[in-house]
Order: sequence, then C-alpha cells, then structure tokens
Amino acid sequence: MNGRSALRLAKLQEALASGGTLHLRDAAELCDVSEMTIRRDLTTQDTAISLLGGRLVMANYPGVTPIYDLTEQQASHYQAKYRLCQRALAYIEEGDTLFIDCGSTLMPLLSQLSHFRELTVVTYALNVANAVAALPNVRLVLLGGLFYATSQSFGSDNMTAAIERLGINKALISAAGVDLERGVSCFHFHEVAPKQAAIATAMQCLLVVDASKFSVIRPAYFAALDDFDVVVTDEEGAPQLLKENGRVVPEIVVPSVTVA
Amino acid sequence: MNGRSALRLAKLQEALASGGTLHLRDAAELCDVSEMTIRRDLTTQDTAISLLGGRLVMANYPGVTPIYDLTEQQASHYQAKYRLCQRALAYIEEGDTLFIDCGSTLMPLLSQLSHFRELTVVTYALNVANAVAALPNVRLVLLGGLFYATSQSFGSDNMTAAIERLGINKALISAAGVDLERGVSCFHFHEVAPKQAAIATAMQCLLVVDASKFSVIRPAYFAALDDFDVVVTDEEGAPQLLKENGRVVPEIVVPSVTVA
DNA sequence: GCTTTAATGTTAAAATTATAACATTTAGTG
DNA sequence: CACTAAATGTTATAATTTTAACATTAAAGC
Repeated sequence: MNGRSALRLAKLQEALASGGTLHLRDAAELCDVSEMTIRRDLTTQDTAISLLGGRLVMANYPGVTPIYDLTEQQASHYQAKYRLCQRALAYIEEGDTLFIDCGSTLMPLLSQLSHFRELTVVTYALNVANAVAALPNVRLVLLGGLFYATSQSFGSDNMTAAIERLGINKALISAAGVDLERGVSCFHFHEVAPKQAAIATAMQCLLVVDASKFSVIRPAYFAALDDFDVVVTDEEGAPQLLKENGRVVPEIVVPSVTVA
Repeated sequence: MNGRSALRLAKLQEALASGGTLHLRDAAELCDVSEMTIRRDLTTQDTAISLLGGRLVMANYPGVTPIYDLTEQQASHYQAKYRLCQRALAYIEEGDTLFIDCGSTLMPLLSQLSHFRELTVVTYALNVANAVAALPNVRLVLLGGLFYATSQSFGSDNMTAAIERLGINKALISAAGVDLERGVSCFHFHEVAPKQAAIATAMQCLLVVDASKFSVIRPAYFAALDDFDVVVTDEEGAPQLLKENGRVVPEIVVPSVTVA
C-alpha cells in the first residue's frame, strides 16, 4: 500500500461524500495525477468508491446506491410481484387514504400510484415512505418510532393510537404466512400492532400475498383470514387450497397468468 | 409519450428500487425489447433512472446517489461542508443519543457515525433517516407525521411530546438564518416544534451553520442564539460578527482553513 | 383495407472506456 | 552517488458504449 494513494482516495471520498459522480478525468486532475493512477488506486486499495462508466461513484455508502449487478432471476422475480400488485391496484380509487404495509410485496404498487390525481398513503415502513415521497400527487404519512432494519419498518408503543386517529379508507396488508386454522402471520412482533390497528380502522381490507405464503405459519399471528374482505394472490391453486374443508373465505382474486 | 414505454420504466424502476444496477442488456431482455428501445425510453420519458456506463441506476431517488457530475468547485464545496461537520463530530461521544436536524448541512456527519461503537440518532427528516438506517451500529428513531417534500421532513402535532419522552443527550441543530437580535430561524413552520423541543430536552445544544447564514432572517424563528452551548461555523469573520455590540454569545468553533 | 404515423429494430460508424505492456520518474538504501 | 524497487506515466490495443441513420413492424385514422 501507499500513503499518497490513501490520501488521494480520502480526498475523492470527501468530494463524493454527499452523492453525485466525478469523472475519472476530473478526479485525476483534482489529485494532479494521471487517470491510470486513480484507476490503480481504486483497484489496488480497499475503497468505498467504484468506477462506473468512467465516473467515480460512492458504492456501499450509507443511503447510496450500492454498485452490484442484479441477476436476471432477481429482475424477473419483480415481474411476478408486479402482476400481483397490478391486481391490487384495481381496488384503489381516486382520493383514497391507503394503509400500505411493510415488506417488499407491495413495492411495485407504489410507482403506479402516480397515475392518480390525489391519494394519501399511511405507512410505517421506510422503503415504502421513500417510494411515496417521490410522488408529488400522494400525501405521505409516516408512522415513526424505533427502526427495525430487518423489515425496514418502525415500531412504537403508540402506533395503534396514531393509526386510529387517521381516516384510513383501505388497508393493503402483506404477510409472511397464511394458514386456514391459525390465520395470518408475520415475522416481527412490532408489526402486529400497526397491522391490527389498520385492519380495525379501514373500511376495506386487502390481503396481498403470493401463493408461496399459503399453509405457512410465522412467529407473529396478527389476523384471521376472514378479517379481510379480499385476498389478492397469484396462483390458480390458491383458492381451492383456501376453500377446502368447507370454510368460508373472503373473495379471492387471482391475476390471470396471461398478462401482456 | 407512450403507455408501453411508461410501463417499461415502471417495471425497471421497481427492479432498481432497492438499489443496485441493471445492465442495459439485461433491462432490454427483461422488458423483451431491444437495447435501443430502453435507451430511448430513458432519454424520451421523464424518469428517475439514469444510464451510466451501460448500466441503469436510480438517480434523484430519495437517499440514493443522484447522478450528476460534480464540478471541481462543487467538489471543493463538499470539502467545506465536510470540514464543518468534522468539527461538530468532535463533540460526539460514544453512546450518545443525538438529535439530528433536517436539511443538508448535517448530512456529511452521518457517514462518520459508523466509526463509533454504539449511538442513537433521533430525527424527523427522511434523508437523515435513510443515511442512518444503513449504519448497523446506530439505533434510529424517526419521528413521523405528514411529509413535507421541500425539507424532506415530517411534521405532527405530538412532535413535542414524542421528543420529550426520549433521553436526548446532544442536539445538532441547523438553521437557514442567524441574527443577533432576532435569533435563529428556518424556512418552514413545522420545523419549529421539533427544533424547540430538542433544544429544551438536550443536555448540550450545537448550532451548526455555515457563515453564509449570518445576519439572515427567515420566516420561522425558533430560538435565541444563547439557547445554544456551541456554534460551529466555517469562517474567520463569524465570531467577530456575532460578538460585536458587546453581546454574550456561546462558544464558537471555526474549523481552521488550513486543512491538507 | 389502405394509408399514414408512431414505435421499435438493425446495423455500422464514432466515441469512449478498459486493459496491458513497457518507459520513466521518484524515493529509499548502502 | 549509484542502485534498487516502488510508484507513476505513456502508449497502443482491445472491448465496450454511444450515436445516428435507415429498415421494419405495429397501431391509428379514414
């Protein structure tokens, strides 16, 4: 290693600290060395900076795009999710006040909300908030508290009271497990209060889950299946699965597999 | 414009929502069109996605690297901000519970927090929360409410009560204006309650402002100058400016201009 | 169903970026 | 001060990305 190299990287890191990119040629000029030297600094030394298309960007830096490639699988997985949300979208109307649950299931829905004139979204998830914050037509209410990184969501002891004060119209709930006997469950206990409060206040409750969640039980049970008005899912078999044993289950919507 | 194009972009946006990059060739395959079409989508339509070195990355997305080029001036401007925060950093100690104000001033501080073993950060700003959420060693408490896009922060009527419940150790406050007579002010009224509550509860209050804020008055006054224990600023003239008229002002820290 | 236009695809050339090999400079050592 | 080794610079070449022009296909209107 090399002291001068480390100094150069520190300088560049400072310049990039609050975002933005710096062209390799400018970085070289800034440090008064050749482009090749900067290149070598980046490959030789251990740094938070990546070179992407001739530009230096912060990688693996808090809150900043990590530079890694999405695999094709990962990318195509979004397609399935996208279809699921497309169906849930049919239930959303102009002017609604929506409760959006945490997790990744409902994320594809959010960008679609830009097509409405005016909506309100209530959430306790950071990733949901970020997506909604970018939409000028959607009023965002974030329920704060202590941050739980695993679910990218917040928990607090007055979550229930905070939710009950809001005029939530429709609740879109996701889950990690759905079982006819035991009901609907998730991984984290701090999610129970907001989910239950939302289900209690909302006029209409939608459970949005892909079929892999059926017949699965997770640690934190939060609702019975018939607390929901609609179950939106993505596989043909799911309705039968739910209806067997002669049980009454809510309306089930399965997006047709043939989507353009 | 074109509906199909918008759909493709929404799809790609979803795929990129949680960070990472997607190669143009994979994006084309995912959408089942040619690379050229994706290229055109990105240049024709208004999108949060940028093409950088053949890879799609999120740009201008909350908490994610905005893709713009830093001019050499800008790059050195970050150095100034960084130095300002570097000085404020000297006041932070292991185990502190920090209140971090909204705005861009304190952002360079946040990445530095990774060097501590354990901290707690309380904030009502989305950009701050995003930066802190990425730090595994920092406990994050976000004070939620209605989102105000202009300041990337939340406002609610029980902000004061929520802050008083927390054991905040040190408050790092930023401002848009500082005036000897009128005191310290900001742009948005919803920021007043959290700032005041934090100043009231914290054991130590730091005002972190660059010198351009002096002798400036903004719509929402929230504190007097001597409500603070320390003023951290970045210009030699500032202390004199504050001390004239024989007024008592808090300890002032000016980062030395001579930094390697 | 024909015409027209918009959308998409294809190809080749230009520009840019990455890699590798070798030349030169600089710093340290006896 | 020469010698050595590390660091940096230079150049040429290869790979990739961007741009532009034109061909093809699909959609919309009459």
